[in-house]
Amino acid sequence: MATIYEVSKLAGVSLATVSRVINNTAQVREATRVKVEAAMQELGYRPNSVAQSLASNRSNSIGILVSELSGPFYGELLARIEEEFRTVGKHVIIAAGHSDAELERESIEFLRSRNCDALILHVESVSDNYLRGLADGGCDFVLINRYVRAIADRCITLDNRQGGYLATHHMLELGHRDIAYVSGPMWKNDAKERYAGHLEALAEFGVAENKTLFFEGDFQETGGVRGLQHLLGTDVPFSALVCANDEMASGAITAAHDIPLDLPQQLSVIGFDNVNFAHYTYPKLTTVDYPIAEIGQMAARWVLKNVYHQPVKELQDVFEPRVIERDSTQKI
Amino acid sequence: MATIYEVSKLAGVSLATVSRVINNTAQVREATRVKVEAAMQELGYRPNSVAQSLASNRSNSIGILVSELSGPFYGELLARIEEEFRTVGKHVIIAAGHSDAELERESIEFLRSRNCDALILHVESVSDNYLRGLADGGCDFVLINRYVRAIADRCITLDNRQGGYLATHHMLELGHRDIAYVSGPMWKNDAKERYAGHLEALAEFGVAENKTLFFEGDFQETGGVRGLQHLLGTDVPFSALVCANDEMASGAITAAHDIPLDLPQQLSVIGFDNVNFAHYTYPKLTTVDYPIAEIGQMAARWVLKNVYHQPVKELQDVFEPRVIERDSTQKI
DNA sequence: TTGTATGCGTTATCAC
DNA sequence: GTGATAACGCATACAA
Repeated sequence: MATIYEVSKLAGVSLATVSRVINNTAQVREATRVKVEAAMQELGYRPNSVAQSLASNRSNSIGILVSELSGPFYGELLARIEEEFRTVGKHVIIAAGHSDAELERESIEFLRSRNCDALILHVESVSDNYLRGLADGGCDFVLINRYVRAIADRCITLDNRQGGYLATHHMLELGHRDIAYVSGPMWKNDAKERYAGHLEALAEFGVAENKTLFFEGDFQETGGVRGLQHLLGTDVPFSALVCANDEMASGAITAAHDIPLDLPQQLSVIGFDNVNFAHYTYPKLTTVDYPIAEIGQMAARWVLKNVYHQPVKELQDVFEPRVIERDSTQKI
Repeated sequence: MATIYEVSKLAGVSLATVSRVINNTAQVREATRVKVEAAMQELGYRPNSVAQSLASNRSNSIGILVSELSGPFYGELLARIEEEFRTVGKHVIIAAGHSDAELERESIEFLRSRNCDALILHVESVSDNYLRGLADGGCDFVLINRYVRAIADRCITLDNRQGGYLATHHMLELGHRDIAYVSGPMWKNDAKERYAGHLEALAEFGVAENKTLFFEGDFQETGGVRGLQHLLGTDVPFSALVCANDEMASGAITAAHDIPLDLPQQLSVIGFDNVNFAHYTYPKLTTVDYPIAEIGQMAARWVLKNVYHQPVKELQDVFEPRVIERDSTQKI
């Protein structure tokens, strides 16, 4: 790779001048600019962004940390973030934290050491305190899908409690009263919140919680399968099933077909997230929309505004879920 | 962030010695190593990998370029690659090429300018010539899902033709003779190859190709929907539908339910890729397995071996597809 | 075993 | 406008 030095030699100017035309950072006489550009062209010069980064303490790259790289949820998030940055010449460095506290910390340190200008974090295991410390340490980052009071201005969240409320509320409005619930891992905040919303809806309709109709799954498909099987095994009747995410709902639907159970006649099922395979299920899954792509976009804009100081349209920090009614739920 | 210089001062040794204990690149007396480590600990020192990269011309990072960040296919690929590298302390920088030639080139240049030690490319639009030039230019990269003769030793592929053959062969063996085909964009190599395999199987069974039973889709769900609707509209009867990927198969299944058509009694459907939502469909989708995760793993190992010169288990460069029989196909 | 000195490719602060 | 020149944080020959 040609260096800036070779370009300067070929163009008969100094390093500094070449740097100026590259970065458009000062006035350069038109004639010399042309000379330099010709030289760059001829040598096929591309700036070495590592050196740029070291010298300028700016990398034009943003670190993204998500729990998983696979799965419909994170894929959409990443895609939107990348898109948003690509259009303004920034780039993303991606790492996975796998819901493991140490790995999350390590990945954050890695991204910082890569001189990322900012971080977009979707972390579940690291403590609030750690995040507060990060912020105090002068690290620019936004937090997705998590609320930490001390750094509320960098949190972009979905109202999970409200989502849980809406899901169960939907069932209640359809006339269901015996409602089973398959939760995510209760140590995860979103799982807890969604469940809280569920209870709130039940309370509002004066329905008592039946603890035997609760199953703690793993946010995976198998969790839904095991969940439905377990619930059916309790012999406590129920006409509706609320699942804390779409993967588990799909698992439950699959398990129901295997029984077989007629859906939605014998059992109404609702999911959460509205991931892109939700309409592959049969019947098509009614679910609660999680506007993950928009959240990603908003996170990107937060960075554009607060770190790169670019003018951006208004920022939104809390998103509201809503029920997407399809075919897996019906009146009792 | 503390620098190596501050560490050396605190530990009372030179820069070089600190560097040595960091990289374990030469013998250091135990006592001084301890001193240095204590100093690093105390300062919370983390090496600046940008500076490391500039100085050593090695970044311990691998650039990955895929067509899309979303979708089950690439997600699994990325996840496996990241995992494989993470365990050996390497990191990935990810970019999306969006099947656009210019964007692909740009992304490759970006990754190179980031001083990536190697690239793993899944590109569809850039020319063979360009890739050959890249290789000649001394860029270390592996090519996934594409075969370029001149650089055959860096290609890791699935035998798409064989996969297409197997899919249709499966239908033929079940007794189907009127077989419709929904293809991917024919400018894409894998779409072309899969279709070639389809024709080969037909020929083997002495079945003439019926061009009215061919539809060129877009590898997306909607392509499958439109495909089935179009094919049904031709009024040429068919009992089996071969789709060039699972997304389109899912779309076709959805469309079939809407008709409604009984699956698989009235129509057998087979997909291709075996993405993770294939068993969410109803009936569960019979498909051709594309071991994308293994291919990702192999690409990572190629890099480990050829670029980092680490000992790795044997490398495999061409993978064989196989039919995964589930519930969406049956004997006629 | 440890220290010194130089270079990696840029940016940025001075002068001119 | 333009050109020296000092950082940036680290690796690495070469000395000691």
